[in-house]
Amino acid sequence: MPSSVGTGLNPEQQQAVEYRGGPLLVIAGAGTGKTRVIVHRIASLIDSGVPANRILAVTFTNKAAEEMRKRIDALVPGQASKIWAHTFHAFAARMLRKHASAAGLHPHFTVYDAADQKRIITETLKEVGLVNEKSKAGLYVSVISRAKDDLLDAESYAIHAMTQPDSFRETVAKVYTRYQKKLDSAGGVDFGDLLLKTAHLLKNDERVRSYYQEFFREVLVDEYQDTNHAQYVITKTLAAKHRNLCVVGDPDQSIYAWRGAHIRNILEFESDFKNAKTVKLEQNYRSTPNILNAAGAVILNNRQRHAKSLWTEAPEGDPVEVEELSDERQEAKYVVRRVVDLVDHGASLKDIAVFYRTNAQSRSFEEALSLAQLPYRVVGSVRFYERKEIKDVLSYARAALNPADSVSLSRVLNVPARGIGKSAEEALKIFARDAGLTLRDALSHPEAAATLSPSGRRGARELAHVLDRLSADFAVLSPSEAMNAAMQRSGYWDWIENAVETDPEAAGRLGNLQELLNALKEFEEAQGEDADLSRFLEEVALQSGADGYDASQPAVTLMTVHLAKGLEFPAVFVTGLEEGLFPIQAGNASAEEVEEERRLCYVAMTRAEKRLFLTHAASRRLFGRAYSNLPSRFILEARLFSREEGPKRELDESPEPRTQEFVEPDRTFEQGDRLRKIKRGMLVRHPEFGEGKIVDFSGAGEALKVTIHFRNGKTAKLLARFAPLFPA
DNA sequence: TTTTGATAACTTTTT
DNA sequence: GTTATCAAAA
Repeated sequence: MPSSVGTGLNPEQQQAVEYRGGPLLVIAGAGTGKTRVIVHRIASLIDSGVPANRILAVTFTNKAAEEMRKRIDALVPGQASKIWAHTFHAFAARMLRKHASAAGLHPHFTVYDAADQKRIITETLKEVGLVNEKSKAGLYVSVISRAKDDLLDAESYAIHAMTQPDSFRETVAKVYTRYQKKLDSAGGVDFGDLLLKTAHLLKNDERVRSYYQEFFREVLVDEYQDTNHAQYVITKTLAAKHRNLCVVGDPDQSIYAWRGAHIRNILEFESDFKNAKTVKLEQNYRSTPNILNAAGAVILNNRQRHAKSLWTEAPEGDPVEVEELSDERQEAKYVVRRVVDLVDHGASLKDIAVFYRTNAQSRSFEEALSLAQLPYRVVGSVRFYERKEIKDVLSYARAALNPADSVSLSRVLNVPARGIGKSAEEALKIFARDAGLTLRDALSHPEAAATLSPSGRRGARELAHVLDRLSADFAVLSPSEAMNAAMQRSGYWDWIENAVETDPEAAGRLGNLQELLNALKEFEEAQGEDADLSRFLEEVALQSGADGYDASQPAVTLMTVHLAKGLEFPAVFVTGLEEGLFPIQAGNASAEEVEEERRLCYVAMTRAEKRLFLTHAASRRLFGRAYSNLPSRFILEARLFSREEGPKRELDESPEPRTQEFVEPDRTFEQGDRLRKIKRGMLVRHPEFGEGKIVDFSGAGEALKVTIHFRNGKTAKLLARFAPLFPA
C-alpha cells in the first residue's frame, strides 16, 4: 500500500483509528487507505485491552478477511487468528452451525449454492405446473433471493403478495413457499437463508441475542455501501449493546444493488445511529492525478450522490489513453501490444490487469494472450467448485453426511449410470412422498415402490448400499480419506477413468478430482485435529470468485469489473466501453441502473495506480452475431476526447488513426452539399436526433437506407436520399 | 434406459 | 459459439 506515508497515518486516518465514542462511519474514497485504517483500528483496540476474540470484523470476500488477518498479525502478533473475521455469509453459517437446533436446522445442514438453487426452483416450477415458466427459473431465483435479503420469509411474502394483488407475485408466493419447504425438509439453506435465519435467530431467541450482544465488544463492517437489509439488521442487532460499531465504505463504489444492497444503509448511517461520528478520507495514495481526474469526471455525472472529492500529492503521471478498435479481436490485439510495451518498459506481468463487464468477454483476451505466449490468469469465471465432476462428488459427500439432503442425492441418483433413469427417478420420488420417507430411505426399500422398474430397483439398492458404507466410512476417516472413499465407492472415479480413452475431456476431469483431494489434504493440514468435512463443504459453498487466486504469480490478471473491487494494479485496461455493454442495456436501463453502471466504471478506473487504458470496439461479436456499438457515454464523460472544442488535456499523442478494419465499399448517393459518402461505423450528425453512428445499410441507389444508433439511445432507419446527415 | 444428435436459449454483474 | 434440453435411435 501507500509506501509514501511510511508507517504513519494522516490526521483523518488517525482519527478513524482512535475514535472511541460509539458508532463511527468512515467514508473512504478509492485508494484512501481504507484497509489500513481497519487494520490499525483493530490492532489499536487489541492494544487497549479488547480481547481479540470479542472483535467481529466483516469483510466482503474470504480473501479480504484472510488479508486482514495477515496484516493485523504483523501489528499484534498471535492475536489475529482469534478475531471473528468473516464475510457476512460465513459468519452467519458459523452462528447457525453453533446454534443449529435453536435455528431449527440439522447440525450438518447443507449450504446450497446458486446452481443448486436454480435446480430446485426448476423442479418446483415443474411440480406447481408452471412448465412453460421453466426458462424463467433464474427470474424466480432472483426474486426469491431478493425477498430473503429483505427479510421476507415465504409466509411474509405471501401476505405481502395478498395485500397487493398481482398475479406474478401470487405465483412467486406459491413457488417460494414450496421451494422453502423443499429446502427445509432437505435440511439445507441457500445464501439468503444464511442471513435470514441468522437475523431471525437473533430476533427470536432472547438468550442467543443477549449473549452475542454482550460478547462482541466491537463490530466492524467493511464495504458497508454494499450491505443489504438482512445484513443491516444483523449488524444493528449485534452492536446494540456496546454501540461500538464502525462501518467503512464509499457510496460511489456501491455496485451490488442488483443483489439486494441498499445504498441508503450508508447514506443514512448518521440518522440510524444516534450521535454517530463521521470521518471522511479523501487523500488518495493510489493513483496519479490524471487517473483520478478522469474517474472523478465520470462519477460527477451521478445525481444520487454525496459530494466528495479525492486529491493526491502524486505527480501528474502519464495520460489516460482511449482507443477505438474495429472489433473485439482487434481490441485484444491492442491490449496485448500495450502489455508487451509496458513489459518492455520494466513492468511485471502481475502489475497488469484487464477488466471487462461480462465474463464472456474474457475469451478474446485469452486467445490473444496465449497467441502472444503471455501468461495470464482468469479470475473467477469457471470456478473450480462449480465444475460438474466436482459438484457430483461433493454431492455424494453431502448426501452421506446429511441423510435428509435429497437435493444433493437426486443430483447423483444416476451418476454414474446405474439404471435409475427418468421414469425410475420419478417412481422413487412418488413412492418416497406417498410413504412419507426421505429419498434416501426410499432407496433402501425399492421393493415397496410399485411402479419402479427392475433395473431401477437394482440401482436403488446399489446406491443405498454405497451411501450406507460411506456414512460408516465418514465416521472414522479424515476429510480427504472420506472424499476419496466417496469417489471410489460411488464408482465415480472408475467411471471417469474408463472414459479417458474415448472422451478427450475425461483426463482433465480426473485431474480435477485429484486436485480436490489435494485441496482437502491442505485443508486438513491447516485445520489440524478438528478438520471436519462438513466445514470444508461449507467453505467451498461460500467461496467467492475473488477468493483463492495467487496475486504474486507473474501473469496478466483478467477479471470482471465486479471482482476488481478492493484491488489495485499499476496498469489497468478497462475494456468494452460501449453503449449497451458498459453501461449494459443502455437503451432500456433506468436512471438508477445507469448510475450503478457509472459507479462500476468508477470502481474500475480507480483500481489503476500509474497507467489507465480505456478501449471500445466499433463492432462486437456476441453469440456469433456482430453488433455495432457507440462508444460508452463514460468515455465522453471522462473528457479525454481530443476534439477541437473540448478542454485540452491528457491526449493520445497520435491524433486519431482510428483503425478501421471493415473492408467494405463506400456507399454513395446524390444529395446537395450534405454527406455523400457513408460508411459503416461512421459518426454522423442529424439536426433533429443529434449525433449517431451508422450501423447498417439496406437497399441501394435511391432506395439506400441507413440504420443509425443515436447517442440519445434511439435507433432510426432513414432513407439516405432524404435524411439530413452531416459529418459529425 | 441410455446414448446420440439436433435445436433452442442464452450472458450482466455474485455472496 | 456454447451449453442445456429434448426427441429419436440403439
